Amino acid sequence: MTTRHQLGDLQLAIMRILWRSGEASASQVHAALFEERGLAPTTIATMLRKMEDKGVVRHRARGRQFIYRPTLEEGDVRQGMVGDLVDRLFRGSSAALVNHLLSAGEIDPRELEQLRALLEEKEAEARRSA
Amino acid sequence: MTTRHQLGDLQLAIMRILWRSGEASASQVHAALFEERGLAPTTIATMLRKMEDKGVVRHRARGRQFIYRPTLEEGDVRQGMVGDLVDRLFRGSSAALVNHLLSAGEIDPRELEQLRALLEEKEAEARRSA
DNA sequence: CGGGTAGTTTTACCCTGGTAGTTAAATTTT
DNA sequence: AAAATTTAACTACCAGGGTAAAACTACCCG
Repeated sequence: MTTRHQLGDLQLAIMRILWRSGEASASQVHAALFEERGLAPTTIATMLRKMEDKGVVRHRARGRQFIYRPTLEEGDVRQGMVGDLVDRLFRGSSAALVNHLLSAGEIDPRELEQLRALLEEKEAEARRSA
Repeated sequence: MTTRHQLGDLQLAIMRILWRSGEASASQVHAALFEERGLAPTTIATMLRKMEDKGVVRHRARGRQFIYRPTLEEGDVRQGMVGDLVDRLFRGSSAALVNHLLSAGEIDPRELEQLRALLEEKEAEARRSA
C-alpha cells in the first residue's frame, strides 16, 4: 500500500498539472495555474519545494531550472485520501460511505444506472473468485 | 446547505463522544478519550474552546463546569467533509467517487449485494419522481 | 479560616498548508 | 562590460490543528 499522502488544495492543483504533462518546471506550473489562481511564482516554487520535502514530487536540473516530476500516480493519491476519509468518518467501511452517498441523494440519478452496471459486474466477479 | 465544517481527527473524536452522549463536560470527554489517546485534560479543554470559537459546539455552565453540546449533526459533518473531498478529488461528481471505490476494489464483496439493493431502490425512486 | 482539588483560562509550541518578498546567482541583452 | 532578466534560495508570516504546562479561581472539607 502506497503511503497515504494527504495533499492540500494547491498541492493537488499542482499535481494535476504534473500528471497531465508528465513533468514541468516551476514556471510552467505557475503559468498553467495563473489563470485560475493568480498566485505569485514564488508561491508555486515554495510549494514545490515543500512537496519535494514531503516526497510527492522529485526534481532534476535542466540548465538552471528545475524540472519536477510527480512520484505518485493520481490513483494512489485518490486511494490514500479517500481511504483516510473512510477511516475517519466511516470507521473504515467504504460501503458505509457509498451508503451515505446514496442515502443522502448525492448521486446524480442519471448515473445510477451506470453504477448499478458496475456494481453488478463486481458482484459477478466476487462470485467467480469465491 | 449546512456550512461545510472541516474537522480534524481529535475534533472528530470529540464530536463522536458528544453525539453519543448528547452533551458532556470537558472531563467526561477526556475520560472517554483517555483510553485510546492518552491526552492531557487541558488538551481536551483547549480543543473544546477552539471548537466553540469555530461554532461546532456550544457550552453552558453547570456549577463551575462547562457542559458542551454539538451544534451539528453527524450527518451534516459527513456530508460536508465528503462533499469537500468529492469537490477536490472528483470534480464534484459523487458518482465518480463511487466508481473509484468499486473499481479499486475497496468495497467488501459481502456488502455489494446490500448496496445493489439500495441502489435499485434509489433508481426506482428516481424513476417515480421523473 | 486555609489548603487541597477540580476545572477553566492563559500562554506557548510545533507542524503543515498557503502565500509571498527579498536576495543571490546566473544568463541574456544592450 | 554593464544592465536587465530569469530562476532558485532564504526568510517570513498567517491560520488552524494538536498538544500541554502554568496560572488562576472557586469550592469543599477539616
